[in-house]
Parts: sequence; C-alpha cells; structure tokens
Amino acid sequence: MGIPERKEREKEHRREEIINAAQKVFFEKGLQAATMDEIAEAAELSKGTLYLYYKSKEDLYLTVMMRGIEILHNMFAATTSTKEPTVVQLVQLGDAYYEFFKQHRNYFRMFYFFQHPQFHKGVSEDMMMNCSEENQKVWREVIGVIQRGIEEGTIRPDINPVETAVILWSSSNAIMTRMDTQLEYFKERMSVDLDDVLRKSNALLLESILTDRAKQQHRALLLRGWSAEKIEIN
Amino acid sequence: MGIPERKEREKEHRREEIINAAQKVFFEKGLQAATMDEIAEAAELSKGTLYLYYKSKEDLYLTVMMRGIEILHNMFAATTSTKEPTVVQLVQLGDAYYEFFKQHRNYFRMFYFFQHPQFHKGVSEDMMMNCSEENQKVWREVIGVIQRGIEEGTIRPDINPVETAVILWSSSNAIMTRMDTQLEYFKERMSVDLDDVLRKSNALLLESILTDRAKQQHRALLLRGWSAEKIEIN
DNA sequence: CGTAATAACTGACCGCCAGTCATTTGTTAA
DNA sequence: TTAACAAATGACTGGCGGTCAGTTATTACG
Repeated sequence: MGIPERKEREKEHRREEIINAAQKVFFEKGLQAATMDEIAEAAELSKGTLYLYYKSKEDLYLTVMMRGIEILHNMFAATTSTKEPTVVQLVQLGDAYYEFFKQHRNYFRMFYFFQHPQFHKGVSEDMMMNCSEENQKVWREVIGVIQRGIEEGTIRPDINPVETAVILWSSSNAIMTRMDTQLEYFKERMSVDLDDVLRKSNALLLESILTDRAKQQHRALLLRGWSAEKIEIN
Repeated sequence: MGIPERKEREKEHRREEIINAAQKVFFEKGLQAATMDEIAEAAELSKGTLYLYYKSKEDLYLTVMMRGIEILHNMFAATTSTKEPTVVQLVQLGDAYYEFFKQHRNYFRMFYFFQHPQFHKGVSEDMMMNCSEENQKVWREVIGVIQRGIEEGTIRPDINPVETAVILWSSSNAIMTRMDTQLEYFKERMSVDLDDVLRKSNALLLESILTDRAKQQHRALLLRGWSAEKIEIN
C-alpha cells in the first residue's frame, strides 16, 4: 500500500513549493509589502490553499526564515568541526557570520523580524518552538567554542561562556544590521566605514577575553582588525 | 494684529494634542496595532483632520519618537557637561542610556522602528531629515567625550572616536533590545541574566579602549562590571 | 448687520489585504 | 457506477490607511 505514502510525499512537495513561492515574494518585497495573493500567484495556487498548509502569513514567513537559520547553522558547524585552534575558530565564526550576511542578505534581513516580538501577532505556538530550537543550535556552536577555549586555557576562565557568546553575537549583529540599513548614512553623515567598525569591534572583544598566553600565541591574528589602519600609516 | 499669531499658536497647540493622543495609542499598541481611527478618537477629532496636520501614520509615529530622542539627548548632555573625568563620563553615558531604557521603555521601543527602513514606506522626506538631525546630536555627545579622552591621554590614541562610538552604542543597544524583547527567553533557555551581560560588555569594551595610565587610574570603576561575580566568589 | 470668502473640520467612501468558508473538483474504495 | 472523502477554489468579510466632496466655523468687508 504505497498510496498513502505517495500522498504524503506529494503533500510535502506542495508544502515546499509554497515555501519556494513565498521566499521569492518575501525576498523581493519584505513581509509587509508581500501579499498572500502574490504568493498564491507565484505558487500557482489559490490563496485559500495556502491556508490549508500554513496558518498565517507570519508562519509562512518564519518557515522561510528557518531555512536561513539552517544555512547559518551549517556554516557554523563547518567551522567548529575543523582542527583549527579554538581562538582561530572563534575568529572564523565571526567571519562566517559576516559571510552569511553578505551571501544571504535576504535571510539575514528576515532575522530581525524574529527579534522584534511586536510583529509576532500571527505566529503560531509550534512555529515559535521550532524557531527557538533551531536558534539554540546556532548558539550552542558559539558557546561550545568558548567553553573549549576556557578548558584549554586560551580564553579567560573568569568569563561566562554564554554571556560572552551573547556579547560577541550582539555586537556583530548590531553592526551588520547597521550595514544593511544605514551603510550610506554612516558613510556620508559620520565618515565611517562600518566594515572597519565590525572588524575592530570583533578584534577588541576577542582580545579582551583571551588569556595572556593566547594573546602572544595569536598576535598576528589579533592585529588583523587593525591592519587597514597600519597599512594607511606605513 | 494679534489674530494670525493666535491662530498660529492654536494650530501648534492642536498639533501637540494630536501627538499626545498618538503617543498614548502608540505606547499602548505599537505602530502596527494602533489605528488612525483610535488616535482620532483619543484626540477628539475626525480621522480626516489628523491628515491635515500629519502626512501619514508613520510621520505621526516618528514625531512622537523624536520626543524620545530629545529626552535621551538631554540626558547625555547633562552627563557630558559635568566636571567628572572623561572616563567617568563615558561610563555615565552608558548608564544614562540604560537609565533611559528603563525609564522610557516606550520611546526606546520606537527607536528600533527607526533602525529598520523596511518600515519607512510612509515617512516623508522632511521627517527623515529631522530625525537624522536629532540623531546626530546624540552621536556628537558620545563622540565628543571619546575625542576629549584621546586628547587628554586617557583613551588610546590609535582608535577612531566615531568608530568607537558606533561600537559602544551598537553593543549596548543590541543587548538592551534583547532585554526588551527576550529577557525571559535568555533567562530560561540559556540561564543568562542580560543585566550582567550589559555590564560586562560595557566593561570589556571600555577597558579595551583605555590607555594603561587610565586603567590604573580608574581601576575601581573598571571592576564594576565584574563585581557581581566577585561577590559570588567571596 | 448681513454676506462673501476663507479656513477648519468631518465622515462616508475607496482600494487593498489577511483570512474564511460554502462550493466545486478530483480521487479512492466498494 | 457511485458513494465517501480529500484537495482546492475564489467570492466574500471585516478592518484599515488614506481621500475628498461637502459641512461648519471664522474672519473680512460693504
């Protein structure tokens, strides 16, 4: 009796095609401007059908966003599973997030919807649970590296790994959000290149959580954040 | 001929009453959920009249928000005009922003609308200009303190004041945004108190931009970020 | 005072959109 | 062939931002 199984596959396939259509429209227009009619059009289905598969526009949105979280998680997992020294891995996590920002800008943009619950009106309980779960996986990668750094003595033992992960993530995320939305503004009104700001912020924070031993060991790496300046001076 | 002047005053008064009404509704419901009919109701005017005074819902929203920027600016200005040492002023700027966050949460929330241009659809050009101008004033307070710190030798001369202001502001802002929206989440899912995170993040960043001389001079101040830990250990 | 001109205000109305549901179309089982 | 069920539809509803023809209040003037 393969019939129910085939039905199940077809249903799953339909679900994915709806996400594909939704992604296309959301990427182009953002949450607000995208309409369910457009998504239905793109999916070659009627609007009513969308609601047989997803509870609300917001649920659909978060489902697309989860793809982004998964991509980011994979990038992080690839970094933390290398044989590189812990400190290097930490730098690479920062780089990976920046890379994600540049390569998957549309997903990155979706993230800040998730961060502002004022827009979570139409989101179902289960969808929130799913997102939290995926989110946790990403956090665990960062926290894990810091934890290992402390154990092997390259990261200060008096800092809390979770707190530190939040600090590192917050500053990176905040600066990249600026880059996305106000790059020109900062360039023109404040004569500041946010690219530099990100590098320097990461450098400052990283240096401040390393042990003295690790600072010596990775001196070249630590200078990286300031290299643009150095070249200018020479 | 005092009549046109009186008319002008009355018109201005009407404008303010509309903002008061809008503020009440926006504080209660947020941008999305608030309706122009509600605001009209609160202002005891018809909806059409609102549009004689403000171009759009978003313009009205930003007008309310500007009150918040002004409050923050005044708090910053009060800090930077004291006789305190520059390093202390810098710490106090961080404290002032946190105080603003706690005392004027509703205004703080409005700020992150401003940071995400995807919602700026209905905002008029002049309104954006006004906001930028007010924003600049706040930035100048922070940058000015850092600048003076460099000049007097308490802040590292190799850092850029503007970049550093952006770094300090970004991390503070990011963590407070978390506090506002996901305090419980971080407490329950990650066993982290964002209050600690903010203090430690500020402490790390501050220490990393001071000169060695200043670090010695303000040792007590620098320990502040870690005091909760110290007490726990004792 | 009466009236014309102007300013201030109103609320019914428009277009748009998320979400619903009675109905239709397609599929399976007997 | 048909009954039972599943899948899909699109006309419809309610709510909202924004508009504008029309009403009311205010001022200026003969």
